[in-house]
Amino acid sequence: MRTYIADIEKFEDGMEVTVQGWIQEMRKIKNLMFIIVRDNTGIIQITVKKGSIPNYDELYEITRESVISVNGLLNKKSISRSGTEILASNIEILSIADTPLPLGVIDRVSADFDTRLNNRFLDLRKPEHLIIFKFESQLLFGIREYMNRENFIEVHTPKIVGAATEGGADLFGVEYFEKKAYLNQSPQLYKEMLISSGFDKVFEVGPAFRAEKENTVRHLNEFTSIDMEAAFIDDKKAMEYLERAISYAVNRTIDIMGTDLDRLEYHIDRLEPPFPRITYEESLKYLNNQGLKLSFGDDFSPEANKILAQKFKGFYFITGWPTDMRPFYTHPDTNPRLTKSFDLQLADIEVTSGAQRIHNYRMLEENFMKKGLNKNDFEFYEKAFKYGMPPHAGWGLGLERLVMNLLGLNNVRESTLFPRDRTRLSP
RNA sequence: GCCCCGAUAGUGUAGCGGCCUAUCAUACAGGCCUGUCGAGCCUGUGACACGGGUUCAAAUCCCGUUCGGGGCGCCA
Repeated sequence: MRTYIADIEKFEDGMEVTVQGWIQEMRKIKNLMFIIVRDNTGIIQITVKKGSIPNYDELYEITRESVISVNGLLNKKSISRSGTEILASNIEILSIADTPLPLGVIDRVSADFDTRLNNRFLDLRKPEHLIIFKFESQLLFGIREYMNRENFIEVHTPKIVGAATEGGADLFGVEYFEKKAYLNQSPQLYKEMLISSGFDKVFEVGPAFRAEKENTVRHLNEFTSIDMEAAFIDDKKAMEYLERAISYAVNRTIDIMGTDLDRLEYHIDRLEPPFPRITYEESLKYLNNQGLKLSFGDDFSPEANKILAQKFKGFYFITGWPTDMRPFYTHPDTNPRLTKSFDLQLADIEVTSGAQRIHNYRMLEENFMKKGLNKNDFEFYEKAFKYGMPPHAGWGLGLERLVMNLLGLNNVRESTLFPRDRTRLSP
């Protein structure tokens, strides 16, 4: 039976174990060799003496990153660095790696990010990269757990849609038999329709596509969006759900894998809601006091966001964005120039955008006009507002951006397995 | 879309008109070695993105192409 390398510490000296994994490293001294085997949980030294296994000579010639299955006795009094080794009695070669590797897994030379992405399967063998996705998995599990406890229904809405909706963002066109279709930029309209359906609280985790020709370290053309929408709540309540979901998920993940994260130099702090809040207009005033020249209606440049990040550290909300800066479905505040909207920032990056939504049919129609949208494109959506739509609010959270910033990564592609950006379509 | 920058062995780099038959590291191949742990030592293989031009001479200068990086705009 296979044992994961991390579990070996629980075993007693002299026990028989089987580990399976990749040959990370070999040190060969003619009649003796040391093989460092790696699996998804760790590494261990395998000690092989000539004569101790039948296929010694064959194994002596094997290449790094080949896959083997090792059976042997545990020696916990080894002089190896970890103090533990397996004295192999049988080693089965399962797969032989070609040489040279297009990218060294443990080589003492760096590789360009482009080279790493071109050979992502090898790049992800590095524990410091693998753990980003273990982290993401745990984080998402925590968010799901929180949402479930709050009685949200997880849903799946179409990613192929018929109309280029929402205005603003460019969409990717696709051929859909004899019709023109698009890859959806967000589940926004569908979430809202489900609110009309009486689902009450919905959330979705899925891909979102944006055909924007960006070339930055924080944009992708395909990313994972965690979207939520709930009936009979306002923007304030939506913010509460958000900060609680994130705090719960982060704290839970630290409990589960905090020591692993620390060991690989990812340092992350526990969170305590509520997160600080600042209004758009207050931010504007603050930024102008810091020497910027921003007027009402201006978006915050990366420079502005960095200044705000210094003030707040960690997470903070910017609330009350101007109407002109928000999509047509955003609910206005009592001051019609402002909306009941918010962004959640982590360091200098926006990770969530949310708001209370318009639920009044007439108001929605007016907004199509104001934003220069063709209401015919939205008929399927608008209909859901005509026959009983409760007030509602929600948000969309960018998973890769969240992970990127929590772990202090410098590029959103680092927290994306196979990123799709302006030029990259493979692997 | 705009603006900068870059491309040299598998990987990462040095070189920036003649000293380049191109540096170093790492990887790879071969050899020596019974306890290594960034093992060590010896030997070897391996590269100037592509196409034009300038020049007596181009990895080096100029133009174009392709590919890539970063910033801005915009956004999650």
